[in-house]
Amino acid sequence: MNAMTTVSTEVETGQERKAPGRPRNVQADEAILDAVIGLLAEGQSAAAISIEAVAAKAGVGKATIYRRWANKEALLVDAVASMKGPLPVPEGKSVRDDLIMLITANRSGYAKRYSKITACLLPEFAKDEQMARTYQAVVEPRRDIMRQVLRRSVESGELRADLDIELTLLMLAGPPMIQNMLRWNPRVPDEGFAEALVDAVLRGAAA
Amino acid sequence: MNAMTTVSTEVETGQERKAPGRPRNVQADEAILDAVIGLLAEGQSAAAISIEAVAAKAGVGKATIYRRWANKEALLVDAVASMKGPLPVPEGKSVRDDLIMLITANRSGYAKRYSKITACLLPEFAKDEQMARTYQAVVEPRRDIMRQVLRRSVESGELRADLDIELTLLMLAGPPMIQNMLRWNPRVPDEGFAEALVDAVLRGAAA
Amino acid sequence: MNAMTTVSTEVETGQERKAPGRPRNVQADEAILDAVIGLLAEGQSAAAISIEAVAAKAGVGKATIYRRWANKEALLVDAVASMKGPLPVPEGKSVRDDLIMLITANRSGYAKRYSKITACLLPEFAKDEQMARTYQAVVEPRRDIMRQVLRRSVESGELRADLDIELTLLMLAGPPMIQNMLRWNPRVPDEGFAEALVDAVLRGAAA
Amino acid sequence: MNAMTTVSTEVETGQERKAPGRPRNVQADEAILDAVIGLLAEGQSAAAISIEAVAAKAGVGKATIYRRWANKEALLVDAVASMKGPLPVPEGKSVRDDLIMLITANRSGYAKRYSKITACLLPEFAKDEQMARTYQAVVEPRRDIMRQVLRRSVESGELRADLDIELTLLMLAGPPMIQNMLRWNPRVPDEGFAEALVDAVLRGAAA
DNA sequence: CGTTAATCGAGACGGTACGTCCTGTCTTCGG
DNA sequence: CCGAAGACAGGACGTACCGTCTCGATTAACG
Repeated sequence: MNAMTTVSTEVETGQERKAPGRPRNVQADEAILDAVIGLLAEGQSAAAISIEAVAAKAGVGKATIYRRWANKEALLVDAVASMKGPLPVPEGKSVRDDLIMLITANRSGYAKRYSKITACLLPEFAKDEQMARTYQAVVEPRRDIMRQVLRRSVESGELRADLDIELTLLMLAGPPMIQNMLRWNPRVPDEGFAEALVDAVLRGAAA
Repeated sequence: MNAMTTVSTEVETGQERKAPGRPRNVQADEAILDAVIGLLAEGQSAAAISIEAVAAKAGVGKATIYRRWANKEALLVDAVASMKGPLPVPEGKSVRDDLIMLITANRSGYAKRYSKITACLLPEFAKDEQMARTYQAVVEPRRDIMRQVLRRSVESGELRADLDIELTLLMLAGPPMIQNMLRWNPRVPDEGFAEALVDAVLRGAAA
Repeated sequence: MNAMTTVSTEVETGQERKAPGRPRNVQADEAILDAVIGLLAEGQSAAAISIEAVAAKAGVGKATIYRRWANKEALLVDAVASMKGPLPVPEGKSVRDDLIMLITANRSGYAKRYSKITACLLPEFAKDEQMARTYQAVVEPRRDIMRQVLRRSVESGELRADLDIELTLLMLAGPPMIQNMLRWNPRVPDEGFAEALVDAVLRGAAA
Repeated sequence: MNAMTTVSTEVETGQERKAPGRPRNVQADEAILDAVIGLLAEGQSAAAISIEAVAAKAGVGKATIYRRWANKEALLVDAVASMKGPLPVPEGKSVRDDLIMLITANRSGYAKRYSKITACLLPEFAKDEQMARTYQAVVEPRRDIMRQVLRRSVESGELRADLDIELTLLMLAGPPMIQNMLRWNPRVPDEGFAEALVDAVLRGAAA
């Protein structure tokens, strides 16, 4: 999380020291994040979101936002994080089906908006390591699910024992992203893309 | 190119009609593009570039910029385009070496900045089809080089005859992009990444 | 005047150098000053006037105001200056009547608002000499009229030859100001105040 | 005083009802007032004083201030009141010396800051009768001293029997205030001002 | 050679949003 | 109940850019 949680530490150390003063209104956090998501839903682009609009929609003062997030980007990152639906759970029947499901899961519903915003935030990651780390805290758990699917398949002998799992992860995550970027291009595959990708990757990864 | 070339038509119709009035200053075009690139070089992020700063650095009036490009993004796209060094020419000795070279070519010198800006412009592509097409005019020639390398290798029998070339293109272009995004992540491979990627792709693509 | 007239110098030096760029819109100056005065008329106190409200009422961008005045106070001073109605012209029949008229002139119509704002701006004068000088450019002409009335009466022998005219000016201008401040106080005289004051001053000033 | 003394009533009614709960910290009152005065001393203008700064400097919560004063202006009035040194006591040798002393007493030391703040608060008096009355409670005792000096002189035959004492008070208090406002103006008298003023007033007031 | 028309640098225009600051109120805890 | 602490909604501040516009001054080709 990126919120400037001056107050509570996530890892509690024995007897907790309560912060003095009026505690932050937890509903405000939700209202703000909801407002961001709402604006993204209505709205055109992530860049077009203004803090002032968020404050207005959330029924909140601007200061209440700036008290929690240092700037617009940090807020957007957290909004993205709050938006990522439940972690998808692979069924475990076959590597192929699991991977296809995991890839497809990123392209529908919440996850669709999620990847849209993700794209908008890339510039921030490129320049701000802190921001990048924050984002990774969001992404890594999802990457980990895929990692475990691969790891299990290696152990079960379904995939090559010397498979470079990290590289394979990138090979599964990268192409969909580019495919999305170039989706206007008629030469870029669309139908059955996920299946074809998984098949191609597995072809080089099979035991 | 995205420039609003009101003056010259690209498809010349026999005897050309010269536009009346003072012709545009060609040096201004260069000065503006150079200024953008200069600011990107000094500067932090592509989003932080302002037309006003560009105009100032180029020693040019704002109107002179807006006469040529419809908005900031269009200018950035053209700046990116002007910046992409010469198209890389594969040696043709082996698919593997050619692909590695093509992937690596995007990650050094000019091309490094190029991909940084590319990332900044993604949001624009996502929302504006016109912008996306403009950008593709820049990218497609480079993708085409890789496409031809693959095509030749299929014809020479080095790669499988039923290889999905478009999918393979994405598999070669996508992972490096993600790898760049997640470069802070210690788990993400770094050294020898291009070689490993090409090997993995070829393993599934070999005849 | 306090306006940051970077452009034109009031004292022209032979051949005038025209400022480059689009010239300032003179109507905007008026619209802004009118808006200030309008808000003062509607409004409660001079302190309650916000630049944003002025800009809105004048149909003008905030930058257009800040381009002309460095801050709110400077704007108010100029608004006061623009508001001071025509200089009152004494009839010249008798010192007494002239002075009574001049004192009373400050307490009606425009001048009433004028002195209200004046009071609001006092703190600024106290701290900022530049602001004070600006204000004096507004006040001094009016003081000068009274000064001339006194001077003429000294020359005509109606008043003492060794009269301290500057002191007398203060004795005529100061009491009305305090009387206005303390107007809630039942002990402070109200009716016939101007006449009584002039009589008292003349009693000590008569030849 | 303007303080909202909810707790203690000044006129005790037989058996006193002790307020329940924790009594107010009397040191806080002093600390707050001291903080205001301190900020005025350091600071530039009275308008620039913020409750937050006062609270911080006094080491006090904002609520503690608002529990005692309704708003910033009321606080400033009380600070002024607390600051006015002891009431000056005229020696009684001669009207002239007494009046000069009383006028001069307002222009040195504490009293100097006192008149500065007074100027800052004028706008409040103009708009808020309540505030004005509060302020008069501070000023009137001082005016009363001068009133008594004049009254005694009338009774002793030193001044005219039909002297308008209230008018004369204004004639003695108003000019110094204006003189202070216009102190940047080279034409406004400075040296020996108090003496000259008293002399001029007495000239018209003498028996 | 003068007219015409689009260019140039410069910078003002109406706006929008920024991130900071302060106001006056409210809400927690501990004394 | 008072105290310090500090969060809250609201709103103005002064700044920075946006994309458009309007200046006087160039700069060609057309007539």
